[in-house]
Amino acid sequence: MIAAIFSVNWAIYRMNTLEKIQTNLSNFSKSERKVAEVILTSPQTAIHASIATLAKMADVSEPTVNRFCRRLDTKGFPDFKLHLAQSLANGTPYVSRHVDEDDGPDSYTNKIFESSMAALDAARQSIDPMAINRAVDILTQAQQISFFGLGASSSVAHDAQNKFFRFNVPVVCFDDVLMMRMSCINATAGSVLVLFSHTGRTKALVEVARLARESNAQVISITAKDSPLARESTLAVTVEVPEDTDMFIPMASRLAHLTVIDVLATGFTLRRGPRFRDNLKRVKEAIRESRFEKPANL
Amino acid sequence: MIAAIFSVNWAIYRMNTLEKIQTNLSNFSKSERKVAEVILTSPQTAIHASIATLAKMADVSEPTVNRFCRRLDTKGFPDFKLHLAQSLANGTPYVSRHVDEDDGPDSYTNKIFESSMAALDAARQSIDPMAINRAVDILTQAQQISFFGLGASSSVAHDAQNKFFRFNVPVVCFDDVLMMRMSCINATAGSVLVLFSHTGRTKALVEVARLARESNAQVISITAKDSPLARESTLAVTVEVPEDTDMFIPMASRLAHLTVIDVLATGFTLRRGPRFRDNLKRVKEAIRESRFEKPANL
DNA sequence: CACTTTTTCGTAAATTAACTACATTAAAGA
DNA sequence: TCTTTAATGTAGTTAATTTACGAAAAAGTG
Repeated sequence: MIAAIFSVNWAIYRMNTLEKIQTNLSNFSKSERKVAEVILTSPQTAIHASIATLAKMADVSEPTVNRFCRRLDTKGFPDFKLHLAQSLANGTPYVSRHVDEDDGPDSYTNKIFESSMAALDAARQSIDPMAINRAVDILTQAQQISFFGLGASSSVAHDAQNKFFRFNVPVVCFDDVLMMRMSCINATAGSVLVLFSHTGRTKALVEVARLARESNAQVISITAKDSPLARESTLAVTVEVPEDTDMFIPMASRLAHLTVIDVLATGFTLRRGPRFRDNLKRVKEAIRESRFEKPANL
Repeated sequence: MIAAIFSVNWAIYRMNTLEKIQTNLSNFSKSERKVAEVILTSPQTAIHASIATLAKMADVSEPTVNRFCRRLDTKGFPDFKLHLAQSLANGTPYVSRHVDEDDGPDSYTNKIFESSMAALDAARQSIDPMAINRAVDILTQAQQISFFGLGASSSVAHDAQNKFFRFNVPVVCFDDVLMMRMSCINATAGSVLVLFSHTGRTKALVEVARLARESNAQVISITAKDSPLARESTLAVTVEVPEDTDMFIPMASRLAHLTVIDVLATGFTLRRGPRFRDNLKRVKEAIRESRFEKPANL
């Protein structure tokens, strides 16, 4: 049995022309189906061909090709090619994005990269920029920022620490529940905690959020919408990621959370103004001597 | 002064038609520049217009438009429209993906997500699937896997550890040079080290790679092409990421490296066969009781 | 089963768009 | 100022797409 071991439901966010052809295959007439099959087998050829060449390839007449295009809600053949070209540009030559048992390295590499990109696209659309803005507000006013994450999210927290450390802000990062709890007890009104959790259902982390709020600290969570963690936070930046349901390891959510960190960091530097960014330059220069010089001609 | 504070150099990995027009603006003749400006201001209109309409909009003759298309290495006007359509499809309605001083939360959120997606796309195209395949070969035969990363790459190494730990393989992870060096001394022929470095020029890490090889360990590096680290490794999985040159923090490279981890992990599970994936299921079930139950209707 | 109706499909003509060749104009250099 | 070269437009040619119509096939109907 060949099982799809991880899948991303692409249909959720984009009804690509190529897919449209695939799904409507049964609704087409006999001749139109011939056209559809020629296009599906070599879409790259199709977009560069004239209506005459395509008709000959499908062994139908030119008007049939034209009617086929119109049936797909396009103005005509040139317009159809435009739509098709856009589908292809998105790097989805496959209709299905499942990784299968018998996929080769080339195939699964592409599929995973494409799934990741798709997940980021979905995440982007689900994020509320106003939440980002409020989060930046809170972060800029923080006296100390703590980043917390457990399991797969611990690396996300580490990354956030690394980033904000360069901003010359007091930062800490914990991936250990006991340390988190201790840290919460000592938190003050000027403390800001940023908690990362894909599900927002990790009991220990929700408890940490509650503890922190009892110490009057601000709690920002980067997590799922309507989750217990989101409810327990001062501000929830909710991210919807189409996580691969069959795979047993979270993949796409980390990427989305890391990108949210980048967005927050960007908002942070913008808020602080140009003078502040000189700091970053100095930090970067400080690491330079630990590196091998890059050849000048590159 | 409104400065672009971080930019992604798109030109490196994709000469997007829209950018090509933008950058070559000065090389065009007077009339051609008129055409360029019309296209840049409303590319969406341009792809649906005929050569006659476009000529009228730019207030030039039709052959001028045609010559303009040819100058951009296309076969003619229809071919040009195809290329332009593909540029637009990649989610780049803007010509520039720079974050500006005066960008609002909505704007910079979108720009950063799009840059990240673009970076993943570039990375995907630059990766050699055969290198991935060899890396999977080496990893599946490892007696022990060590993940090393310094600075911004340390969170990448942590993530890799988290992922491979679930595979029930002996894994360690260090983000500290001294520990890395000690670990290298004790390495054996069955040891596999995976080193992450965006630049591949961090002196300490290159030295670690050399030490490990002296102990007959296998060294896989996820890094830049033709870098000192790549040369010092048994196998280099090279990833080209268009890193933002003006920003002082690496952003896109982590995402690309994390995705490479996902790809390697996928290859690993595929190689191990379906029976092996039961392990993953059990690991996942083991964490379940630490979570709040999700409502059934969701 | 014959006949009607509807759908499908192709031929040929018409229209539209794109391209080429050439002439004219503008710009640059001598 | 004249010559040369590059740039642009006009008009004509060619190619491509679309429309109109009619034949054939399929699906109903008495």
